[in-house]
Amino acid sequence: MSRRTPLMLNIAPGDTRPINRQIVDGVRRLIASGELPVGALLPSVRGLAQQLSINPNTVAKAYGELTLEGWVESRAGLGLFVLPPRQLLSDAERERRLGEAVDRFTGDVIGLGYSDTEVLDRVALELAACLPRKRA
Amino acid sequence: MSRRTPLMLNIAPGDTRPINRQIVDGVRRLIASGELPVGALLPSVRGLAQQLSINPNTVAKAYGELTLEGWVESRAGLGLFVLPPRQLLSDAERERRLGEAVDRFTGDVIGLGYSDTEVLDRVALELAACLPRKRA
DNA sequence: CTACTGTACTGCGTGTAATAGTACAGTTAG
DNA sequence: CTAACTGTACTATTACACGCAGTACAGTAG
Repeated sequence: MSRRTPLMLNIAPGDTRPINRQIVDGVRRLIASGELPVGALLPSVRGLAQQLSINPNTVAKAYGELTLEGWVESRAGLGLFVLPPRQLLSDAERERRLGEAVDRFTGDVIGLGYSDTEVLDRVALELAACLPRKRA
Repeated sequence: MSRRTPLMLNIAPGDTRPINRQIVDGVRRLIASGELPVGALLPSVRGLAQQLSINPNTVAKAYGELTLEGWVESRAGLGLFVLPPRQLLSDAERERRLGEAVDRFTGDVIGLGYSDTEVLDRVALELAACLPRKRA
């Protein structure tokens, strides 16, 4: 168990998000989708940095955020391991973030000329791969 | 017609987005929802700046972006007027932006502990106020 | 021992956001 | 005409985030 795999992650140069956030989002999605199961070992800071041709500090920053958010756990000298899912956010904070995400999303989509059903279908398709069908 | 109204807009200090983008998104939503009808006159640069207690340059920057995006039109010495909706983006660009928005949204929502239906319902509710029911 | 792990620093360069101040051309009310 | 408004275009400054580079340290494994 917990062999170190190359980790399917790529950094898009055209992406508007900073690199460290692309890593955080990418790893978060891999964990949520089960591609990185509980107990899995993440690539090393320096290894992933070399794989992506970026600075190790950038990876370390992303890893630090993932640790703070409770997605992974650091074991000294060994590496980062995927933790079982938990919830360290208050209900109010969760609600606030959902509202903000929805708000931002609608703002981004408005004016693109798509109908509401077109947008919803697209979102549903994307969510199906990452979220539980009914309730966690 | 086109009397200058105070414009229901508020800048959230907790919002992660920069102020100028909050303005752009806010005005864009007001136009899309019909709250700012075609031909309406936007608040003046200095007026809105004072109303929001921010720098006029910040408002001017937001207004400039709205003009470039084709939402409003500048009439010299008069102000900014809401234009009828049009589409100056290529299909490929529209698709790219939709994909990016969906991608970012799912990334933001993952890990909040909501089910896919909960998220979809919330998105549908928000879109209903701003987007056409079926097709533009 | 050596080679790896994450983490914590400092420093540097770049880019963006927001502020402040000034200036200019066009419009309108008086 | 003047005065007061409109958007727009600059310069300059401050602050902060991002990314890169280099170094250092404690823990773990072979």
